[in-house]
Amino acid sequence: MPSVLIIEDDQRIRELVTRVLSEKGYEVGGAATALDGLQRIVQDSPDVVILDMGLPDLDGRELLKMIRAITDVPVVVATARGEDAEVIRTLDSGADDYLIKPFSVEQLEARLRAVLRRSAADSSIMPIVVGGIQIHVEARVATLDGGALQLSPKEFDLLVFLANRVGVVVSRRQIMAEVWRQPYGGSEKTVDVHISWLRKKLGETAAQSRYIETVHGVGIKLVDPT
Amino acid sequence: MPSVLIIEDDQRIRELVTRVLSEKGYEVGGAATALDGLQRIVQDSPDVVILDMGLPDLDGRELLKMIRAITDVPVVVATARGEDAEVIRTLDSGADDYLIKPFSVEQLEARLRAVLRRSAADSSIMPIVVGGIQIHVEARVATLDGGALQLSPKEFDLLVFLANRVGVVVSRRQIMAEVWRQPYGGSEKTVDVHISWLRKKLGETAAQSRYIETVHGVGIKLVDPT
DNA sequence: CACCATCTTAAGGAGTTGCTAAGACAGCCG
DNA sequence: CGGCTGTCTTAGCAACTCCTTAAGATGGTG
Repeated sequence: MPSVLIIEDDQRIRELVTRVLSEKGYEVGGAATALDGLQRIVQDSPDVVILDMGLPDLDGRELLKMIRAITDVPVVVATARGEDAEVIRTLDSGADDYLIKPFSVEQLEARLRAVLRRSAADSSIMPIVVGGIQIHVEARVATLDGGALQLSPKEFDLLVFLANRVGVVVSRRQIMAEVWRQPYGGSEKTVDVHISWLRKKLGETAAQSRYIETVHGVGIKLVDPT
Repeated sequence: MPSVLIIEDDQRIRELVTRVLSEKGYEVGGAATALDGLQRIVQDSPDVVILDMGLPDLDGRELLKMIRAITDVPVVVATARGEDAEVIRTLDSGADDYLIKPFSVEQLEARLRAVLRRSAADSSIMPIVVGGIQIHVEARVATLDGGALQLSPKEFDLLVFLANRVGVVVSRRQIMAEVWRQPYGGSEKTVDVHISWLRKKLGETAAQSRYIETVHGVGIKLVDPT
Protein backbone atom coordinates (compact mmCIF):
# COMPACT_ATOMS: atom_id res chain seq x y z
CA MET A 1 0.00 0.00 0.00
CA PRO A 2 1.99 3.01 -1.19
CA SER A 3 1.66 6.24 0.69
CA VAL A 4 1.13 9.57 -0.99
CA LEU A 5 1.56 13.08 0.36
CA ILE A 6 -0.26 15.91 -1.35
CA ILE A 7 0.95 19.43 -0.69
CA GLU A 8 -1.78 21.73 -1.93
CA ASP A 9 -3.32 24.85 -0.41
CA ASP A 10 -6.70 24.48 -2.11
CA GLN A 11 -8.70 22.43 0.35
CA ARG A 12 -11.22 21.21 -2.23
CA ILE A 13 -8.57 19.72 -4.47
CA ARG A 14 -6.75 18.22 -1.50
CA GLU A 15 -9.86 16.50 -0.23
CA LEU A 16 -10.91 15.32 -3.66
CA VAL A 17 -7.57 13.74 -4.38
CA THR A 18 -7.39 12.29 -0.88
CA ARG A 19 -10.77 10.66 -1.22
CA VAL A 20 -10.19 9.22 -4.66
CA LEU A 21 -6.73 7.88 -3.94
CA SER A 22 -7.86 6.45 -0.62
CA GLU A 23 -10.50 4.46 -2.43
CA LYS A 24 -7.82 3.11 -4.71
CA GLY A 25 -5.95 1.84 -1.68
CA TYR A 26 -3.32 4.50 -1.29
CA GLU A 27 -2.48 5.86 2.10
CA VAL A 28 -2.91 9.59 1.65
CA GLY A 29 -1.63 12.47 3.73
CA GLY A 30 -2.21 16.15 3.10
CA ALA A 31 -0.43 19.39 3.82
CA ALA A 32 -1.63 22.91 3.06
CA THR A 33 1.65 24.74 3.46
CA ALA A 34 5.25 24.26 2.42
CA LEU A 35 6.39 24.04 6.00
CA ASP A 36 3.85 21.42 6.97
CA GLY A 37 4.63 19.53 3.78
CA LEU A 38 8.33 19.45 4.52
CA GLN A 39 7.65 18.20 8.00
CA ARG A 40 5.40 15.42 6.80
CA ILE A 41 7.91 14.32 4.21
CA VAL A 42 10.43 13.75 6.96
CA GLN A 43 8.03 12.27 9.48
CA ASP A 44 5.92 10.05 7.25
CA SER A 45 8.46 9.43 4.48
CA PRO A 46 5.80 8.95 1.81
CA ASP A 47 6.49 6.90 -1.29
CA VAL A 48 5.58 9.79 -3.57
CA VAL A 49 4.76 13.49 -3.18
CA ILE A 50 2.25 15.50 -5.18
CA LEU A 51 3.29 19.13 -5.02
CA ASP A 52 1.26 22.15 -6.00
CA MET A 53 3.53 24.88 -7.32
CA GLY A 54 1.24 27.70 -6.29
CA LEU A 55 1.64 27.59 -2.54
CA PRO A 56 1.10 30.83 -0.64
CA ASP A 57 3.98 30.66 1.81
CA LEU A 58 6.90 29.66 -0.37
CA ASP A 59 7.70 29.52 -4.05
CA GLY A 60 7.12 26.05 -5.39
CA ARG A 61 10.51 25.61 -6.97
CA GLU A 62 12.15 26.81 -3.79
CA LEU A 63 10.33 24.13 -1.82
CA LEU A 64 11.16 21.52 -4.45
CA LYS A 65 14.84 22.34 -4.03
CA MET A 66 14.47 21.96 -0.27
CA ILE A 67 12.81 18.59 -0.72
CA ARG A 68 15.55 17.49 -3.09
CA ALA A 69 18.16 18.62 -0.61
CA ILE A 70 16.90 16.29 2.06
CA THR A 71 15.43 13.27 0.28
CA ASP A 72 15.08 11.39 -3.01
CA VAL A 73 11.35 10.88 -2.72
CA PRO A 74 9.66 11.07 -6.15
CA VAL A 75 7.78 14.33 -6.65
CA VAL A 76 4.94 14.86 -9.09
CA VAL A 77 4.36 18.54 -9.63
CA ALA A 78 0.93 20.00 -10.28
CA THR A 79 0.96 23.36 -11.93
CA ALA A 80 -1.58 25.72 -13.43
CA ARG A 81 0.93 27.29 -15.76
CA GLY A 82 1.24 25.40 -18.98
CA GLU A 83 4.21 27.10 -20.52
CA ASP A 84 6.91 24.83 -21.84
CA ALA A 85 9.70 26.83 -20.28
CA GLU A 86 8.07 26.61 -16.90
CA VAL A 87 7.63 22.85 -17.17
CA ILE A 88 11.21 22.36 -18.23
CA ARG A 89 12.54 24.49 -15.40
CA THR A 90 10.38 22.57 -12.94
CA LEU A 91 11.70 19.22 -14.12
CA ASP A 92 15.20 20.64 -13.92
CA SER A 93 14.56 21.56 -10.32
CA GLY A 94 14.15 17.90 -9.54
CA ALA A 95 10.53 17.00 -10.24
CA ASP A 96 9.95 13.45 -11.46
CA ASP A 97 6.81 14.20 -13.41
CA TYR A 98 4.26 16.95 -13.78
CA LEU A 99 0.55 17.52 -14.19
CA ILE A 100 -1.16 20.55 -15.61
CA LYS A 101 -4.30 21.69 -13.87
CA PRO A 102 -7.02 20.83 -14.23
CA PHE A 103 -6.09 17.18 -14.32
CA SER A 104 -8.23 14.05 -14.27
CA VAL A 105 -7.93 11.47 -11.55
CA GLU A 106 -6.98 8.88 -14.15
CA GLN A 107 -4.13 11.09 -15.29
CA LEU A 108 -2.99 11.49 -11.73
CA GLU A 109 -3.04 7.82 -10.92
CA ALA A 110 -1.28 6.94 -14.15
CA ARG A 111 1.54 9.34 -13.27
CA LEU A 112 1.73 8.02 -9.73
CA ARG A 113 1.98 4.45 -10.94
CA ALA A 114 4.64 5.37 -13.44
CA VAL A 115 6.70 7.22 -10.87
CA LEU A 116 6.30 4.47 -8.28
CA ARG A 117 7.27 1.85 -10.80
CA ARG A 118 10.37 3.83 -11.65
CA SER A 119 11.33 4.01 -8.01
CA ALA A 120 11.27 0.23 -7.95
CA ALA A 121 8.81 -0.10 -5.15
CA ASP A 122 5.60 -0.57 -7.07
CA SER A 123 4.84 -4.23 -7.39
CA SER A 124 5.81 -5.15 -3.88
CA ILE A 125 3.73 -2.64 -2.01
CA MET A 126 0.94 -1.96 -4.49
CA PRO A 127 -2.04 -4.24 -3.99
CA ILE A 128 -4.11 -5.47 -6.91
CA VAL A 129 -7.56 -3.89 -6.68
CA VAL A 130 -10.68 -5.23 -8.38
CA GLY A 131 -13.83 -3.63 -7.06
CA GLY A 132 -13.96 -4.39 -3.37
CA ILE A 133 -11.23 -7.01 -3.63
CA GLN A 134 -7.71 -6.10 -2.57
CA ILE A 135 -4.86 -8.55 -3.06
CA HIS A 136 -1.49 -8.13 -1.37
CA VAL A 137 0.56 -10.63 -3.27
CA GLU A 138 3.67 -10.47 -1.09
CA ALA A 139 1.79 -10.90 2.13
CA ARG A 140 -0.54 -13.41 0.48
CA VAL A 141 -3.46 -11.58 2.00
CA ALA A 142 -6.71 -10.78 0.21
CA THR A 143 -9.56 -8.67 1.52
CA LEU A 144 -13.16 -8.22 0.37
CA ASP A 145 -14.78 -4.91 1.26
CA GLY A 146 -12.22 -4.49 4.02
CA GLY A 147 -12.69 -7.93 5.56
CA ALA A 148 -9.99 -10.55 5.35
CA LEU A 149 -10.55 -13.47 2.99
CA GLN A 150 -9.50 -16.89 4.24
CA LEU A 151 -8.17 -18.47 1.07
CA SER A 152 -6.33 -21.72 0.50
CA PRO A 153 -3.07 -21.57 -1.47
CA LYS A 154 -4.70 -22.67 -4.71
CA GLU A 155 -7.61 -20.31 -4.24
CA PHE A 156 -5.23 -17.43 -3.64
CA ASP A 157 -3.13 -18.29 -6.68
CA LEU A 158 -6.26 -18.62 -8.75
CA LEU A 159 -7.54 -15.24 -7.60
CA VAL A 160 -4.21 -13.59 -8.37
CA PHE A 161 -4.18 -15.21 -11.78
CA LEU A 162 -7.65 -13.93 -12.57
CA ALA A 163 -7.02 -10.52 -11.06
CA ASN A 164 -4.02 -10.05 -13.31
CA ARG A 165 -6.35 -10.52 -16.27
CA VAL A 166 -9.42 -8.55 -15.22
CA GLY A 167 -12.10 -8.62 -17.87
CA VAL A 168 -10.35 -11.26 -19.94
CA VAL A 169 -11.82 -14.71 -20.38
CA VAL A 170 -9.47 -17.53 -19.48
CA SER A 171 -10.00 -21.19 -20.23
CA ARG A 172 -9.74 -24.01 -17.74
CA ARG A 173 -6.77 -25.26 -19.69
CA GLN A 174 -4.98 -21.94 -19.20
CA ILE A 175 -5.76 -21.92 -15.50
CA MET A 176 -4.57 -25.49 -15.16
CA ALA A 177 -1.32 -24.67 -16.90
CA GLU A 178 -0.55 -21.44 -15.03
CA VAL A 179 -1.88 -22.04 -11.55
CA TRP A 180 -1.18 -25.75 -11.29
CA ARG A 181 2.05 -25.63 -13.23
CA GLN A 182 1.74 -29.15 -14.50
CA PRO A 183 1.73 -30.05 -18.18
CA TYR A 184 -1.14 -32.42 -17.83
CA GLY A 185 -1.68 -33.09 -14.18
CA GLY A 186 -5.25 -33.97 -13.51
CA SER A 187 -8.78 -33.37 -14.51
CA GLU A 188 -9.87 -29.88 -15.42
CA LYS A 189 -12.89 -30.52 -13.25
CA THR A 190 -10.69 -29.73 -10.31
CA VAL A 191 -10.55 -26.14 -11.50
CA ASP A 192 -14.30 -25.93 -11.24
CA VAL A 193 -14.23 -27.00 -7.66
CA HIS A 194 -11.74 -24.30 -6.74
CA ILE A 195 -13.70 -21.70 -8.65
CA SER A 196 -16.76 -22.73 -6.75
CA TRP A 197 -15.00 -22.37 -3.44
CA LEU A 198 -13.60 -19.01 -4.46
CA ARG A 199 -17.07 -17.86 -5.44
CA LYS A 200 -18.49 -18.88 -2.13
CA LYS A 201 -15.81 -16.97 -0.26
CA LEU A 202 -16.42 -13.92 -2.44
CA GLY A 203 -20.02 -14.13 -1.29
CA GLU A 204 -21.57 -15.20 -4.54
CA THR A 205 -23.00 -18.15 -6.44
CA ALA A 206 -22.76 -18.92 -10.12
CA ALA A 207 -26.26 -17.62 -10.62
CA GLN A 208 -25.69 -14.38 -8.74
CA SER A 209 -22.15 -13.32 -9.41
CA ARG A 210 -20.46 -9.98 -8.85
CA TYR A 211 -16.89 -10.84 -9.73
CA ILE A 212 -16.53 -14.22 -11.40
CA GLU A 213 -18.49 -14.58 -14.61
CA THR A 214 -18.90 -17.74 -16.63
CA VAL A 215 -18.61 -17.61 -20.40
CA HIS A 216 -20.30 -20.73 -21.55
CA GLY A 217 -18.11 -22.97 -23.65
CA VAL A 218 -15.02 -20.81 -23.15
CA GLY A 219 -14.08 -20.27 -19.56
CA ILE A 220 -14.41 -17.66 -16.85
CA LYS A 221 -13.33 -14.11 -16.21
CA LEU A 222 -12.95 -11.78 -13.26
CA VAL A 223 -14.77 -8.48 -13.71
CA ASP A 224 -14.74 -5.16 -11.90
CA PRO A 225 -18.37 -4.44 -11.02
CA THR A 226 -17.81 -0.70 -10.61
CA MET B 1 33.43 13.71 19.74
CA PRO B 2 30.35 15.86 19.07
CA SER B 3 29.79 17.21 15.58
CA VAL B 4 28.85 20.80 14.87
CA LEU B 5 27.41 22.40 11.77
CA ILE B 6 27.80 26.12 11.28
CA ILE B 7 25.53 27.84 8.80
CA GLU B 8 27.01 31.24 8.19
CA ASP B 9 27.56 33.21 5.00
CA ASP B 10 30.55 35.23 6.25
CA GLN B 11 33.48 33.07 5.29
CA ARG B 12 35.87 34.67 7.86
CA ILE B 13 33.60 33.87 10.78
CA ARG B 14 32.94 30.37 9.45
CA GLU B 15 36.62 29.55 9.15
CA LEU B 16 37.46 31.09 12.48
CA VAL B 17 34.84 29.10 14.32
CA THR B 18 35.75 25.96 12.39
CA ARG B 19 39.42 26.26 13.32
CA VAL B 20 38.81 27.01 16.98
CA LEU B 21 36.24 24.28 17.51
CA SER B 22 38.33 21.74 15.60
CA GLU B 23 41.20 22.39 17.97
CA LYS B 24 38.84 21.75 20.86
CA GLY B 25 38.07 18.33 19.38
CA TYR B 26 34.75 19.02 17.72
CA GLU B 27 33.98 17.67 14.28
CA VAL B 28 32.97 20.77 12.36
CA GLY B 29 31.08 21.19 9.11
CA GLY B 30 30.18 24.44 7.38
CA ALA B 31 27.49 25.75 5.07
CA ALA B 32 27.22 29.16 3.48
CA THR B 33 23.57 29.03 2.39
CA ALA B 34 20.26 27.94 3.85
CA LEU B 35 19.81 25.27 1.23
CA ASP B 36 23.23 23.78 1.72
CA GLY B 37 22.73 23.95 5.47
CA LEU B 38 19.47 22.06 5.32
CA GLN B 39 21.04 19.42 3.16
CA ARG B 40 23.96 18.93 5.51
CA ILE B 41 21.67 18.68 8.50
CA VAL B 42 19.92 15.76 6.87
CA GLN B 43 23.04 14.13 5.48
CA ASP B 44 25.45 14.59 8.37
CA SER B 45 22.91 14.80 11.20
CA PRO B 46 25.17 16.96 13.38
CA ASP B 47 24.79 17.01 17.16
CA VAL B 48 24.28 20.76 17.20
CA VAL B 49 23.77 23.54 14.66
CA ILE B 50 25.05 27.09 14.83
CA LEU B 51 22.82 29.24 12.69
CA ASP B 52 23.46 32.78 11.52
CA MET B 53 20.18 34.65 11.19
CA GLY B 54 21.45 36.97 8.48
CA LEU B 55 21.68 34.57 5.57
CA PRO B 56 21.32 36.02 2.09
CA ASP B 57 19.07 33.40 0.50
CA LEU B 58 16.39 32.85 3.14
CA ASP B 59 15.15 34.59 6.24
CA GLY B 60 16.75 33.06 9.30
CA ARG B 61 13.55 32.36 11.17
CA GLU B 62 12.09 30.77 8.09
CA LEU B 63 15.02 28.39 7.87
CA LEU B 64 14.79 27.69 11.58
CA LYS B 65 11.18 26.65 11.15
CA MET B 66 12.22 24.35 8.32
CA ILE B 67 14.90 22.78 10.47
CA ARG B 68 12.44 22.30 13.30
CA ALA B 69 10.00 20.74 10.90
CA ILE B 70 12.38 17.98 9.96
CA THR B 71 14.56 17.36 13.01
CA ASP B 72 15.02 17.97 16.72
CA VAL B 73 18.70 18.88 16.42
CA PRO B 74 19.65 21.63 18.89
CA VAL B 75 20.15 25.00 17.22
CA VAL B 76 22.17 27.85 18.62
CA VAL B 77 21.30 31.06 16.84
CA ALA B 78 23.83 33.79 16.19
CA THR B 79 22.32 37.18 15.56
CA ALA B 80 23.58 40.72 15.17
CA ARG B 81 20.38 42.27 16.36
CA GLY B 82 20.30 42.68 20.08
CA GLU B 83 16.70 43.59 20.72
CA ASP B 84 14.90 41.59 23.36
CA ALA B 85 11.81 41.03 21.24
CA GLU B 86 13.89 39.60 18.45
CA VAL B 87 15.64 37.17 20.79
CA ILE B 88 12.35 36.00 22.25
CA ARG B 89 10.79 35.49 18.87
CA THR B 90 13.83 33.53 17.78
CA LEU B 91 13.64 31.23 20.77
CA ASP B 92 9.93 30.82 20.14
CA SER B 93 10.72 29.72 16.63
CA GLY B 94 12.56 26.75 18.04
CA ALA B 95 16.09 27.89 18.80
CA ASP B 96 17.70 26.26 21.82
CA ASP B 97 20.02 29.13 22.66
CA TYR B 98 21.34 32.33 21.16
CA LEU B 99 24.47 34.38 20.77
CA ILE B 100 24.73 38.07 20.02
CA LYS B 101 27.43 39.10 17.61
CA PRO B 102 30.18 39.76 18.15
CA PHE B 103 30.66 36.80 20.45
CA SER B 104 33.75 35.33 22.03
CA VAL B 105 34.83 31.78 21.35
CA GLU B 106 34.51 31.02 25.05
CA GLN B 107 30.91 32.19 24.96
CA LEU B 108 30.24 29.99 21.96
CA GLU B 109 31.74 26.89 23.48
CA ALA B 110 29.91 27.43 26.74
CA ARG B 111 26.60 27.57 24.88
CA LEU B 112 27.45 24.51 22.84
CA ARG B 113 28.35 22.52 25.93
CA ALA B 114 25.15 23.52 27.65
CA VAL B 115 22.99 22.58 24.68
CA LEU B 116 24.80 19.29 24.12
CA ARG B 117 24.47 18.37 27.78
CA ARG B 118 20.74 18.99 27.59
CA SER B 119 20.29 16.73 24.57
CA ALA B 120 22.66 14.03 25.76
CA ALA B 121 20.07 11.29 25.70
CA ASP B 122 19.73 9.83 22.27
CA SER B 123 22.96 8.43 20.93
CA SER B 124 21.86 4.95 20.02
CA ILE B 125 20.98 3.47 16.67
CA MET B 126 17.31 3.02 15.90
CA PRO B 127 16.04 -0.47 16.72
CA ILE B 128 13.73 -2.45 14.48
CA VAL B 129 10.26 -2.28 16.00
CA VAL B 130 7.45 -4.72 15.28
CA GLY B 131 4.59 -4.35 17.71
CA GLY B 132 6.03 -4.97 21.15
CA ILE B 133 9.23 -6.42 19.73
CA GLN B 134 12.35 -4.27 19.63
CA ILE B 135 15.49 -5.54 17.94
CA HIS B 136 18.84 -3.83 18.39
CA VAL B 137 20.68 -5.49 15.57
CA GLU B 138 24.12 -4.12 16.35
CA ALA B 139 23.96 -5.11 20.00
CA ARG B 140 22.21 -8.38 19.11
CA VAL B 141 19.62 -7.69 21.78
CA ALA B 142 15.89 -8.16 21.41
CA THR B 143 13.12 -7.23 23.82
CA LEU B 144 9.45 -8.13 24.02
CA ASP B 145 7.17 -5.61 25.73
CA GLY B 146 10.21 -4.18 27.47
CA GLY B 147 11.56 -7.49 28.76
CA ALA B 148 14.75 -9.00 27.40
CA LEU B 149 14.45 -11.98 25.07
CA GLN B 150 17.00 -14.76 25.55
CA LEU B 151 17.57 -15.86 21.97
CA SER B 152 20.10 -18.24 20.51
CA PRO B 153 22.17 -16.97 17.57
CA LYS B 154 20.01 -18.71 14.97
CA GLU B 155 16.83 -17.55 16.63
CA PHE B 156 18.09 -13.99 16.63
CA ASP B 157 19.12 -14.15 12.98
CA LEU B 158 15.78 -15.64 12.10
CA LEU B 159 13.92 -12.90 13.93
CA VAL B 160 15.96 -10.19 12.24
CA PHE B 161 15.35 -11.79 8.86
CA LEU B 162 11.61 -11.87 9.45
CA ALA B 163 11.54 -8.39 10.98
CA ASN B 164 13.21 -6.97 7.90
CA ARG B 165 10.31 -8.32 5.87
CA VAL B 166 7.33 -7.57 8.08
CA GLY B 167 4.08 -8.64 6.48
CA VAL B 168 5.78 -10.53 3.68
CA VAL B 169 5.55 -14.28 3.44
CA VAL B 170 8.89 -16.04 3.22
CA SER B 171 9.39 -19.68 2.35
CA ARG B 172 11.45 -22.15 4.33
CA ARG B 173 13.78 -22.34 1.37
CA GLN B 174 14.35 -18.58 1.52
CA ILE B 175 14.98 -18.73 5.24
CA MET B 176 17.37 -21.62 4.81
CA ALA B 177 19.27 -19.75 2.14
CA GLU B 178 19.46 -16.39 3.91
CA VAL B 179 19.77 -17.31 7.55
CA TRP B 180 21.76 -20.52 7.20
CA ARG B 181 23.80 -19.34 4.24
CA GLN B 182 24.30 -22.78 2.82
CA PRO B 183 23.45 -23.79 -0.73
CA TYR B 184 21.81 -27.00 0.28
CA GLY B 185 22.74 -27.63 3.88
CA GLY B 186 20.16 -29.69 5.61
CA SER B 187 16.51 -30.41 5.96
CA GLU B 188 14.06 -27.56 5.89
CA LYS B 189 12.42 -29.14 8.88
CA THR B 190 15.19 -27.60 10.94
CA VAL B 191 13.65 -24.24 10.19
CA ASP B 192 10.40 -25.41 11.72
CA VAL B 193 12.10 -26.28 14.94
CA HIS B 194 13.67 -22.86 15.24
CA ILE B 195 10.39 -21.20 14.39
CA SER B 196 8.78 -23.23 17.11
CA TRP B 197 11.38 -22.14 19.65
CA LEU B 198 11.08 -18.54 18.57
CA ARG B 199 7.33 -18.73 18.93
CA LYS B 200 7.62 -20.09 22.41
CA LYS B 201 9.95 -17.29 23.43
CA LEU B 202 7.60 -14.74 21.93
CA GLY B 203 4.92 -16.19 24.17
CA GLU B 204 2.80 -17.83 21.55
CA THR B 205 1.86 -21.12 19.96
CA ALA B 206 1.04 -21.83 16.34
CA ALA B 207 -2.64 -21.89 17.19
CA GLN B 208 -2.57 -18.62 19.11
CA SER B 209 -0.07 -16.40 17.38
CA ARG B 210 0.46 -12.68 17.67
CA TYR B 211 3.55 -12.22 15.56
CA ILE B 212 4.47 -15.30 13.54
CA GLU B 213 1.79 -16.43 11.14
CA THR B 214 1.84 -19.60 9.08
CA VAL B 215 0.74 -19.46 5.47
CA HIS B 216 0.02 -23.02 4.57
CA GLY B 217 1.91 -24.33 1.60
CA VAL B 218 4.01 -21.18 1.30
CA GLY B 219 5.87 -20.28 4.45
CA ILE B 220 5.61 -17.90 7.37
CA LYS B 221 5.54 -14.17 7.97
CA LEU B 222 6.06 -11.79 10.83
CA VAL B 223 3.17 -9.41 11.30
CA ASP B 224 2.65 -6.26 13.33
CA PRO B 225 -0.44 -6.93 15.45
CA THR B 226 -1.20 -3.24 15.89
C1' DC C 1 -37.18 -30.90 -24.02
C1' DA C 2 -32.77 -33.31 -24.49
C1' DC C 3 -28.12 -32.74 -24.18
C1' DC C 4 -24.05 -30.97 -22.53
C1' DA C 5 -21.46 -27.77 -19.80
C1' DT C 6 -21.16 -26.09 -15.40
C1' DC C 7 -21.83 -25.93 -10.40
C1' DT C 8 -21.94 -27.81 -5.82
C1' DT C 9 -21.21 -30.99 -2.16
C1' DA C 10 -19.09 -34.74 0.32
C1' DA C 11 -15.23 -37.78 1.60
C1' DG C 12 -10.83 -39.99 1.45
C1' DG C 13 -6.08 -39.44 0.76
C1' DA C 14 -1.92 -36.79 0.18
C1' DG C 15 0.83 -33.44 1.87
C1' DT C 16 2.18 -29.84 5.39
C1' DT C 17 2.95 -28.28 9.85
C1' DG C 18 3.92 -28.24 15.08
C1' DC C 19 6.19 -30.10 18.53
C1' DT C 20 8.86 -33.34 21.44
C1' DA C 21 12.75 -35.94 22.28
C1' DA C 22 17.25 -37.55 21.62
C1' DG C 23 21.84 -37.35 19.76
C1' DA C 24 25.90 -34.50 17.94
C1' DC C 25 28.90 -30.95 18.59
C1' DA C 26 31.56 -26.97 20.33
C1' DG C 27 32.99 -23.96 24.03
C1' DC C 28 33.90 -23.42 28.90
C1' DC C 29 35.45 -24.42 33.39
C1' DG C 30 37.35 -26.91 37.01
C1' DC D 1 41.12 -34.29 30.44
C1' DG D 2 36.18 -34.94 31.42
C1' DG D 3 31.91 -33.23 32.57
C1' DC D 4 28.70 -29.39 31.87
C1' DT D 5 26.01 -26.17 29.26
C1' DG D 6 23.97 -24.31 25.41
C1' DT D 7 22.97 -24.87 20.64
C1' DC D 8 21.92 -27.18 16.42
C1' DT D 9 20.23 -31.01 13.81
C1' DT D 10 17.55 -35.02 12.79
C1' DA D 11 13.78 -38.20 13.32
C1' DG D 12 9.12 -39.20 14.07
C1' DC D 13 4.33 -38.79 15.07
C1' DA D 14 -0.03 -36.50 15.74
C1' DA D 15 -2.94 -32.99 14.10
C1' DC D 16 -4.30 -30.40 10.65
C1' DT D 17 -5.17 -28.31 6.01
C1' DC D 18 -5.71 -28.84 1.40
C1' DC D 19 -6.41 -31.23 -3.06
C1' DT D 20 -8.56 -34.43 -5.82
C1' DT D 21 -12.04 -37.41 -7.26
C1' DA D 22 -16.63 -38.75 -7.90
C1' DA D 23 -21.47 -38.08 -8.26
C1' DG D 24 -25.59 -35.66 -8.30
C1' DA D 25 -27.79 -31.00 -9.04
C1' DT D 26 -28.28 -27.01 -11.74
C1' DG D 27 -28.37 -24.17 -15.74
C1' DG D 28 -27.76 -22.87 -20.63
C1' DT D 29 -28.43 -23.96 -25.65
C1' DG D 30 -30.33 -25.53 -29.87
